[in-house]
Amino acid sequence: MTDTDAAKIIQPEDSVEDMKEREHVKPELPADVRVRFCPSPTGIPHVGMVRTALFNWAEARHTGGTFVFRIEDTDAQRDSEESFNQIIDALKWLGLDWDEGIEVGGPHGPYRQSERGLIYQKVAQQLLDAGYAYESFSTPEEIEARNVAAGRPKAFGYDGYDRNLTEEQKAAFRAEGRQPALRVKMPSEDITFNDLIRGEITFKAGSVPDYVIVRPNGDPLYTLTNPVDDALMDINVVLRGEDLLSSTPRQIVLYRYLMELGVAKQMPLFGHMPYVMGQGNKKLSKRDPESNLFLHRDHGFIKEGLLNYLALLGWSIAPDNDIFSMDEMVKAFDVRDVKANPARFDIDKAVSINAEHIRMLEPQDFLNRSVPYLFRDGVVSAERWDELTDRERSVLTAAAPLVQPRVRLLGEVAGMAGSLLSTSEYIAPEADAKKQLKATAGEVLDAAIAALDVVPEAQWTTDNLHETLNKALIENAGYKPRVAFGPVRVAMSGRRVSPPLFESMEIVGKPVSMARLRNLREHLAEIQAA
RNA sequence: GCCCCCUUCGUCUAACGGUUAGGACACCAGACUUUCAAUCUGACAACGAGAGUUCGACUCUCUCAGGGGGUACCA
Repeated sequence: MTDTDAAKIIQPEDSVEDMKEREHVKPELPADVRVRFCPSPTGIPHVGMVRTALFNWAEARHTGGTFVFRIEDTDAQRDSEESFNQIIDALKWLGLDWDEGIEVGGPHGPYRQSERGLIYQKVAQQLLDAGYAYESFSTPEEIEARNVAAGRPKAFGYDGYDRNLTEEQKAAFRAEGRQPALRVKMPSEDITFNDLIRGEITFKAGSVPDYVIVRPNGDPLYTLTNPVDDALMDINVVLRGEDLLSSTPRQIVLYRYLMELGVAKQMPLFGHMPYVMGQGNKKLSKRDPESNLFLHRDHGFIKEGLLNYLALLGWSIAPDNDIFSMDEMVKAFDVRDVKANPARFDIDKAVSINAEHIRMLEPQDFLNRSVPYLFRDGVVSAERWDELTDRERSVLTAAAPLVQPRVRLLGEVAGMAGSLLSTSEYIAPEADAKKQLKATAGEVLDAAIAALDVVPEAQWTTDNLHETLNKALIENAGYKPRVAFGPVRVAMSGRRVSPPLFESMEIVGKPVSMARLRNLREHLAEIQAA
């Protein structure tokens, strides 16, 4: 055998080695992926939260796994029923359906943490009995005071003071009327895990203090409820925001204890998704309007567009394509391809992508979805297509191809189609439309009116109107198209930007068109003077 | 202070050691056009810095710098 022969034979082996090398960097996914989305119902759903839900959902759908939806409402101070309902509304609007959890139920319910108090109580007791957790009587003030006294930084964290309290000491504290919080013992060893997005991460021994899992009043904390529920719900892949990265070592330790106790079957895989940033280098905060999901919906984002854009924050489907459907995303998505660095939420790009998706809508679908916005803006009589008048439906059907490519958000449809739907005989020009009314506007309108007046209603069509006005204004009167059609457009729409002119005139019809032209002519002097 | 993460055009990203570092948004210019869009063409624009490994580094290693997060009886 020659060397070249050997090389040929070895080649496939090599690529397998390469594959193994790569898989070694990022962990292998379990066969039956179980992911979850577990928001706290505090405030209006924000885009970062939706991105988290989306990636979890996509991972479940891609692998054929299970998407669990649970609510973490253990903080009675901040949680609200309103927010709870909004989150459900958000997921449903976006079509991020779940297999198990809120509303749909499942074998591991209930799926609201506020209804799982007994479970946490029991696990906490087991942890205490096994010596994995201990009673801690120190108040935050006392801990800080001790740190300051010992010359440690204020933010040093808990010092382990109560770790080995004797029964007598505990009794003494109780005699003072104090109730203990429960803290988990952190081992003094490095904690390493293999993040699905970031690769291997190690937290140094001693860098994570013993932490509270149950308040003195008995309330369980996120630090307990989240891992316990993940364990009980057999979650094997935890995909969450980067903000929880530093709590992972605590969770891993608790998980080890839960496995010892038989509460958890396995250690889940973790993947920490990058932050969604706002302006500057700030994390997009809940107060930032750009983070407000419903605001985007109000502006007329369609779910396809918003989801597509959000998916682009940390992930890409192909080197040369940004536009894709959720079906395509599900086919291609692998959380291990998600980038680790924070992404800026760029509303311009989001809007642009939304525009692409709007253009891809079937015209009737586009109309159906636009109607609620048109109703909101007072342009049509009902908020559902079926409830519109015949005239509204026929005008909109004719207008759809003119309007659809011209809007980027559904909220813009009213402005674009309003003058077509309206039967009013005069539309006052908007400020930036007045610039179209030059000194010649009067003559132009006179010429247009004269030429159009003789066009029979039966011949009031786009082609005829184009030909008529072209002949009258351009060929005969010698105006430049811009000068000629500007005033006519303003008369018809009141705007500088509008759907195509002749089509608009046909849709509106001769009587209204003529009235608008004549009325603008009448008001022209005062408008120009103003 | 300590711990952890991140670093390619202004922004989002592509690149499994060898490319003129690709695409998208934005911006600019042009074509088309009755306006505006859409569409098409083109232009502008990036590997944080320094060492190392290598014939060869955006890619691997280390150091530094910068940015971000955590250090709660919030999640």
